[in-house]
Amino acid sequence: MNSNLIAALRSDHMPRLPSSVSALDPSAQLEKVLRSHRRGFSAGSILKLEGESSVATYCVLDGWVALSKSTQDGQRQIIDFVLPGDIINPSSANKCTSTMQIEALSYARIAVVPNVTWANLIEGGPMLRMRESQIISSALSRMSERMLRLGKGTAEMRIAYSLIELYLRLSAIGKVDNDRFHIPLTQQQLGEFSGLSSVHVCRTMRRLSRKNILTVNSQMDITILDLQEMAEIAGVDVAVLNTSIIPTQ
Amino acid sequence: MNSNLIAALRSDHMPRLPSSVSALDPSAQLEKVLRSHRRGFSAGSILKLEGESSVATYCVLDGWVALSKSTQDGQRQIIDFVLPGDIINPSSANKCTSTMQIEALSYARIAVVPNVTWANLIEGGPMLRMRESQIISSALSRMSERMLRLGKGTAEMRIAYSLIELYLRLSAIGKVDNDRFHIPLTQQQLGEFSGLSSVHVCRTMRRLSRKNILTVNSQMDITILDLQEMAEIAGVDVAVLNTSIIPTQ
DNA sequence: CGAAGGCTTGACGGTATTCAAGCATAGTGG
DNA sequence: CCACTATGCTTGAATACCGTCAAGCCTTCG
Repeated sequence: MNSNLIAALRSDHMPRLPSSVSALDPSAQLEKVLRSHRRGFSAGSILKLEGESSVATYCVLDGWVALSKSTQDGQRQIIDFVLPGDIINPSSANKCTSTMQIEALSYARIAVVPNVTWANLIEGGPMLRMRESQIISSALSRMSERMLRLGKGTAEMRIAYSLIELYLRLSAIGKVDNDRFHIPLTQQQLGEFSGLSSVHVCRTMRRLSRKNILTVNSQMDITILDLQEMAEIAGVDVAVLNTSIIPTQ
Repeated sequence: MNSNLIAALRSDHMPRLPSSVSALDPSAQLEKVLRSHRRGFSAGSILKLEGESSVATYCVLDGWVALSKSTQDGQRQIIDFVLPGDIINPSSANKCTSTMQIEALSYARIAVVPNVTWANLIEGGPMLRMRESQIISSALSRMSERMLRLGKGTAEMRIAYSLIELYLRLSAIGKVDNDRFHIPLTQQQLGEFSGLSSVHVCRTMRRLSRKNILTVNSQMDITILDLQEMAEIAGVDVAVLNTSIIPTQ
């Protein structure tokens, strides 16, 4: 609406609006909706519990969000990460309860848009509908890739794949610098993502770093030293993976 | 109208279009499109290879279809089954290649609708759009439940969950009779679905049947003898699971 | 009747989990 | 400034679970 609006959407951590969000719809209406529903969540805060009723669409503007499910005995599986520019609607087939827990892993700015409002927005913009469908498709592709490795992959394969996936997603939003990036996860959480115990995550990553394939420091700043070899271990073609899990901009 | 739509998507034999129905009626249009694109596929035929270009939406009218991905060394993971009434669009984020292999597991009748045609159909009917979104949501819910168990579950849990999922899905389309149903899968394929080797599927199912929780014959006709205990092992509440993975009708 | 495909079971081995202890770091309050 | 705690990483040892290999059996089908 005014330049303040644009500025408001731009976070201090992001030099620019996540390109995928701005590509959603050129109209100012989206920005208005996002801005008016924008909220900040501190790291670790839980936006929604598994099974809780949910009638909103979440647009992540900045920060990391995790979608997860837990077994009765407290084991947790992270189903997907939601990164800046992503849109998720956690509702199940019945369209009113969330099938997953939603948790901010870092400080996150999120537009929590009521489904009714969102539906109106979609109604008005075919671009936005296309964009949403693209985002859903890429989430499905990512989940499929991970399911393949959860079912059939070794620990090395799962870790290598997980890191490449995050590398590509972070690259797409300008958060990778010289093959170096940060993930706001503990080894425990990386294990919940890749289906491994935290102990085995540690062993596996140490093995990879001893082989000079990557480096990690205690802040979980990761540098990929040998992408070729990582891709080999993960069993992916990086270029192909990129087109299938990253929405075209 | 909605129930007509479902009937159209699910019926074994396409209902005749009454001549009195207006050609502008969206459900009538749907029927017309489905009928004109309907094709039959024999068991084992592969409709689409992983990575092949794909510009169609698949509406399964009858029979079983599997979506799968494979590793370079030939290990396969079945990502999801597509059953009568389901709609899938296998395209990845780039909207033109399929991320998965599509295979008929039994003789199947499928309407292969070009995306353009499908988009027009959707444009004209908000009910159909809602329906499609519901079907996508339930597929996501199912995949999430399975990911949780692929990552954190034991073999018993995976098998019990898989069978309950199929039991509920088949129930919803009237293919379960007295807790008895048929799945057109080998143990190998059930293993590809649940992330187990065929040998371990065999052991696990035998263990379950020795415990009098279920019976299986050589035709993969399964009877659930103790749903309570199955649900316990699978770690699910059957009623809750049903609402989250089965589209409301 | 032979071949092919699928199920079943045993034996063995490998991979990942669990348990446990030690270490490092950051934050807190005396 | 220094305990003191909490949290997370690291490593070893023991164990459990599941995969692989292999053989035997059954059914189906040409």
